[in-house]
Amino acid sequence: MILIIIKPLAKGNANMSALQHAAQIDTTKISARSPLPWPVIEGGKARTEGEDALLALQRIGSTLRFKRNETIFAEGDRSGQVYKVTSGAVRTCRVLMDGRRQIVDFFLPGDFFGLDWQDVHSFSAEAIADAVIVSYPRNQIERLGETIPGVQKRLMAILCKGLALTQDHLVMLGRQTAIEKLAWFLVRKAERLHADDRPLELPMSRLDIADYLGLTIETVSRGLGELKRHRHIAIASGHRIAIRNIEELRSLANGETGD
Amino acid sequence: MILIIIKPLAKGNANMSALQHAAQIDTTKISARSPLPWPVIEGGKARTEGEDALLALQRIGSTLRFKRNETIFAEGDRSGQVYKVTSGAVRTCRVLMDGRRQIVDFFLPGDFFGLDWQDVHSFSAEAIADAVIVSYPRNQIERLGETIPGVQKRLMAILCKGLALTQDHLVMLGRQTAIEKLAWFLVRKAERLHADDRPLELPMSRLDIADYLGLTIETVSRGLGELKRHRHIAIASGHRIAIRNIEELRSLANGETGD
DNA sequence: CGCAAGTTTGACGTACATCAAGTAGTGTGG
DNA sequence: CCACACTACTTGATGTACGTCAAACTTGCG
Repeated sequence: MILIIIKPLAKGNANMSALQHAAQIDTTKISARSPLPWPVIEGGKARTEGEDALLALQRIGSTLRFKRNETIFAEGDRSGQVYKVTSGAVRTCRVLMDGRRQIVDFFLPGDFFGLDWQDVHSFSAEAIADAVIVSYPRNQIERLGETIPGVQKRLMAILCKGLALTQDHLVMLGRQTAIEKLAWFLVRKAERLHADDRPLELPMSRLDIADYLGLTIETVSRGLGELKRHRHIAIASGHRIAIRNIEELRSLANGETGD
Repeated sequence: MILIIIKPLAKGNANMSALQHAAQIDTTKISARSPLPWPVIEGGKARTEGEDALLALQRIGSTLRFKRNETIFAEGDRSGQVYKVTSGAVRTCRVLMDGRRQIVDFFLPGDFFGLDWQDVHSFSAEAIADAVIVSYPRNQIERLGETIPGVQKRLMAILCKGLALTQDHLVMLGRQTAIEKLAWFLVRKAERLHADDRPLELPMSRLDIADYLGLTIETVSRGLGELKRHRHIAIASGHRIAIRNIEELRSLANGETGD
């Protein structure tokens, strides 16, 4: 049985994790393991293509397990694999000599990463929480792209989406205030994780959030406190944050200075 | 006659402009118009592919002219074209409601832009200086990708390069100081424009630089003054800046706090 | 339960923004 | 060729958002 996952297109700042579209060419365990709220439909026009791709992918993928904070690949490593998160969470980041760190992206179950297509990784990837990762040799993926119609195009789409998301990240880092950055982060995560109003389960620490937003832990903590005081969010406990007023957050995230 | 341009791979922070690799499938006017210092070789393995692609590209491209500060496309416009800078310079940026602006990238002669492959542009593109631009309908490019072997792969490479560069930009914006940002900018431009020690011709204004680096004009001006005082650069006049000590700049740019 | 790691809160410092002149380029018309 | 205006850039004085340092509090795991 083939399942095709289609993510509803978010208006404005799309939140779709960089490589997520790729979920369209696998999908077996996703619905079983991860809390994905996107509509899941069966078969359809892409059935045959999808089936071929799925079978081929299953054949070439190998499963890996990583513990919290374990490195999946390091900056400078020769890159030849594409990875997909099955469970847990992953961050990609770069660290400067004096310890300053910038997190480039977070990846949750269903997301692909390591699609750099460069000969050497310019970032490292680490498990945020204990994670199960499937890796696919790049040349095999390439071969798949040459033999199975549509795969190439799909890869392009994934990359373009990733580029667009990274550009959003850029604007946020360059021109938004601490509170706006936090609102942006929460909105992005809320749209990625679910549409309803249960608390978000954020696997990453305050430090991870800070290094993603170009802030410090203290500023993140104070900012979350501020948003909580204004009743835009509720902090259930540590990593569980509930969105109470997503529209207000959204307008903050879009720089509408809606103090 | 077919010319293949090969850019020497920069170590560490690559400087290749996002879409520059695409120069490999055109090239006619580049050597005549722009000061490209990269080795230019003829023919080679890709000759036939390149020739096909070149001819096809020439057939589908149309030339446009823009004056300084004129808009090429705006955020929200339906996107269906891919563009290449022939002469002049282009910036892509996003502006928040209250006027804050983030420049995402600069494009110089030979660079491609607008390869978003999304249905709507999430950024606007404007001419920094009077510019001549060639535009290609995207569906034609896509068709080219389907019929001519290697084009698809080339497009992928361009996108990946663009993604990597945007990620570099991200780290800089999130974690570097004003001086480091300026050093990073100068190094990137120096590597893009030429290897020798003539002054850089920077078409963009201080405001453009500020909005690219997430700073203000005043900070950019003070930073350049500082670098000049330390003899790392010399400011010939406004837009002409000479690099005097690129190694020092490079170590600043890499966050080695070499003050 | 107890400890270590993670998070919050407070007091204070600073890098960069903001506000405000002043100066140097650049183009236009006499 | 110079006077004029206009825009771009530089420089200085001051403000502030966020970083830094430090201590208390909370959380979660053995």
